[in-house]
Amino acid sequence: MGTDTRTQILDIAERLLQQRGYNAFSYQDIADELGIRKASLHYHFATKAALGAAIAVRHGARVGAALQHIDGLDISIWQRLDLFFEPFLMLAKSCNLMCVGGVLAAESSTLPVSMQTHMGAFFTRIHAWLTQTLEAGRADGHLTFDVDPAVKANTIIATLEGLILISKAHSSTDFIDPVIADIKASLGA
Amino acid sequence: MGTDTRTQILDIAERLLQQRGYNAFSYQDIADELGIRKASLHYHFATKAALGAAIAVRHGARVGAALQHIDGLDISIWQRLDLFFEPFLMLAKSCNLMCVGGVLAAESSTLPVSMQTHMGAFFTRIHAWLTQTLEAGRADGHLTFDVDPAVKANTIIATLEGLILISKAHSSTDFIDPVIADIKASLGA
DNA sequence: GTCTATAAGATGATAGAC
DNA sequence: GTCTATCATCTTATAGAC
Repeated sequence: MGTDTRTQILDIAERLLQQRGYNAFSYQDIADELGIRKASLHYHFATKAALGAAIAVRHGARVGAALQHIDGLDISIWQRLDLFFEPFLMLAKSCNLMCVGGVLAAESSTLPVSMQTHMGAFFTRIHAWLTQTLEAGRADGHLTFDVDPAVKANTIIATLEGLILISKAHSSTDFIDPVIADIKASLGA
Repeated sequence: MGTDTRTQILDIAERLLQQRGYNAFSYQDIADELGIRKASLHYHFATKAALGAAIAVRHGARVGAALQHIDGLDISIWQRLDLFFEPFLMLAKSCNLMCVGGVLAAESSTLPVSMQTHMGAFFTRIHAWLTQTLEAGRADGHLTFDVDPAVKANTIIATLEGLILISKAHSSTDFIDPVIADIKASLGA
């Protein structure tokens, strides 16, 4: 693979972040997995805070691109929502990975300020996108719900984040699809 | 105050757990706050894993007692649900405290096995209680919803846990009450 | 029950050779 | 870019005096 070391470090660190949280992985863990010494990591990311911020930035950019991509597709509102739900579903069904945004929110008070800032921007962005998508879906008659679209967006994001969280507490994953169906039903499915 | 040291340690540790997570507080933090040396803490809790398990056990017992207490009251189903929602709402509005169950779920993979076990039992218990409460409410005609009560219970618990999570990402708490209203609307309010 | 003292290991981080 | 070597600090935990 021609992937550069910096990207490999980001990939490993991001996965460790999702598996354990920011406070429970170390440079040593990354070094072991990558097969280099931990001191070498500091050449690519001077501090752990810088590495954490880089993960948050990249994740934010990816999510932004994914939302833009959905906007560019000529598909139904329900397909749009399915594409939005998909990554949350995958994480919930994995049972051992947190959402990057969710884990940063959970550990928020212990994180470097720059990570907190990126985390806040991340949630602001997906909330804005979902609000606007729900609003458009209702305006053209495909969705039916009574509350403010901004409120419904918060309800849905909370439910998706919580779903990932409680998937770690349940031994089965059977409950996940029905909850998604329940969310869709609240939109008139 | 006549509170014994063991209880004081549990109280401080529980709050630190909610503020920072299990991996981001230390015996030193507790010792500083309590005004004794950290070595003394080991007299009360030999290991951090034992302390963590004790927090989980006490929390489970408290939640169990609270649910039993609600069951013993002669109140409406809506009042019952409000009492159930209340602690989640308080945590969400605090913006800097996680739910004990939620933080254990988020950090699950990094926790001592005994803590994982108690966390699982905790969620099983509140899910069973909410399922049964929703079922009874629908049977006597006060609640109206179409899905399996066990599914609706999962949707609600996920939404409440997610609400606490995303409250750390938003700068305002105004969105919380509307989401709760949205949950109630899904039950026929 | 709490103290002092100490251990053994991990952590993020730096200096300087190659 | 990666290495060895080292650092100061923090972590959980133990031994033994009071």
